Amino acid sequence: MYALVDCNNFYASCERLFQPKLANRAIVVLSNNDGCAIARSDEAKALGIEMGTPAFLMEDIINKNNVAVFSSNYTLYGDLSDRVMKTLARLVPRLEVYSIDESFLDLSDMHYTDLSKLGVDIKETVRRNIGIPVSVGIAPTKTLAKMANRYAKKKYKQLGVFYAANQQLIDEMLDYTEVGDIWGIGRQYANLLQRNGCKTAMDVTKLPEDFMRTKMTVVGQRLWNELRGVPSIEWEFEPPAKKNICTSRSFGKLTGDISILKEAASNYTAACGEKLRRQNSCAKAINVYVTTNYHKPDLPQYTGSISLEFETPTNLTGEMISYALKGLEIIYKEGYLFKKVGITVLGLIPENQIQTSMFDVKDRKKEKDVLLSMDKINRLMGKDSVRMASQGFQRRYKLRAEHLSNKYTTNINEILKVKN
DNA sequence: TCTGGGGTCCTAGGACCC
DNA sequence: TCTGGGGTCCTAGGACCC
Repeated sequence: MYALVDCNNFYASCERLFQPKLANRAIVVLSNNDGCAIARSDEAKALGIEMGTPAFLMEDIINKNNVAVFSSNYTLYGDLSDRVMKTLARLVPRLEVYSIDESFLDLSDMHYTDLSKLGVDIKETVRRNIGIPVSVGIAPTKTLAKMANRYAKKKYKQLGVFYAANQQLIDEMLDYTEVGDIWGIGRQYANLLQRNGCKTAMDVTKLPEDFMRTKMTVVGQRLWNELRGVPSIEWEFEPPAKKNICTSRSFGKLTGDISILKEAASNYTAACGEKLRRQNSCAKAINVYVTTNYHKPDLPQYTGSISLEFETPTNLTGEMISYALKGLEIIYKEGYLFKKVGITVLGLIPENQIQTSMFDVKDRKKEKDVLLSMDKINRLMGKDSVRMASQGFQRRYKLRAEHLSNKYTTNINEILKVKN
């Protein structure tokens, strides 16, 4: 049996945790650059604010309804996520952290007479220990557990738990869930299924297996099995090492200045380097990507991208930056205003497996030691306390974040004060 | 003024090998 | 109508997730 524990409106709940006066107020959390809504409290959802709504389209609703607005504060959300996951880990033998706000719990060895009671225990423990509200769905497969979680939120809001204990309850849930709301069904597949007469998840279970296999590949076949109660998605108790790592941001302001693009590219490359070293990987290649603002069709549009292979797989920031800047110079074109630069490092392999080129003259060990010290300092003293020269100091491409809350749990200077 | 960022998996098709 | 057969590796593109 699987449980899916999902934090309710996670980012909004994190903000509310440190500002209890927001208890019944509508809260919206914005994406990077304060661009669009990525989390909403129930009250904000009730006002009709949709996921992904651009900030400038919400201004009226926000002002009229006294909505509390936040820039995203990933340091805070990441730390609270860790605390929630650690709490869950103490309650069950094994769990799979699926995303920043969700975990699958393995209940196969739990000896509860009624698993819904366990669900309530989980929910109350997290609420009590961390203060974040969660919902729990329990069912015989991952896909059904996801569905049960959603069903709990829709139909058993107060309890916040749904245990699909028998086929009758599973059927009830399958009948209720529309195809587009099934985990693994996006817009394209939802259209396909609707065109073929499926309205609900129940309808999908009645399609021929062969249809799922041929029209939706093995992904569809797995899904079909999962909906019919046959577990077909593996556990991933240990997070696998990443195969690609990407750092990209949109600019607060469009720019055609290559020196600003270079500064941004250097910084994003440095961020990729740090992530590589943290998982003890080296990259075989690096991709640089630039794009103009496609939301402005009246401006000339251009997207450029290039991949360069390293002489030797690397995670050394300086070396990576030199390739990134070389790539940027190749794809850069004058006469355009750029919105975004992205760096992806590809073909990641374990650090201890690299074969150095016979022409390699670098003292990799020494450089790496320096970088590891830099990483440590940056973690302790705050991001980018120490950096490479090409990263610049001005941050001319700075993002916008006008509604940022404190890093209450990770920075002693930003801790909550009870009284001044 | 203003529309996020970071990932994964699967398949088809081409290059290349013996 | 026929063009060998069987295999691997890589990449691009499309689908999905939070």
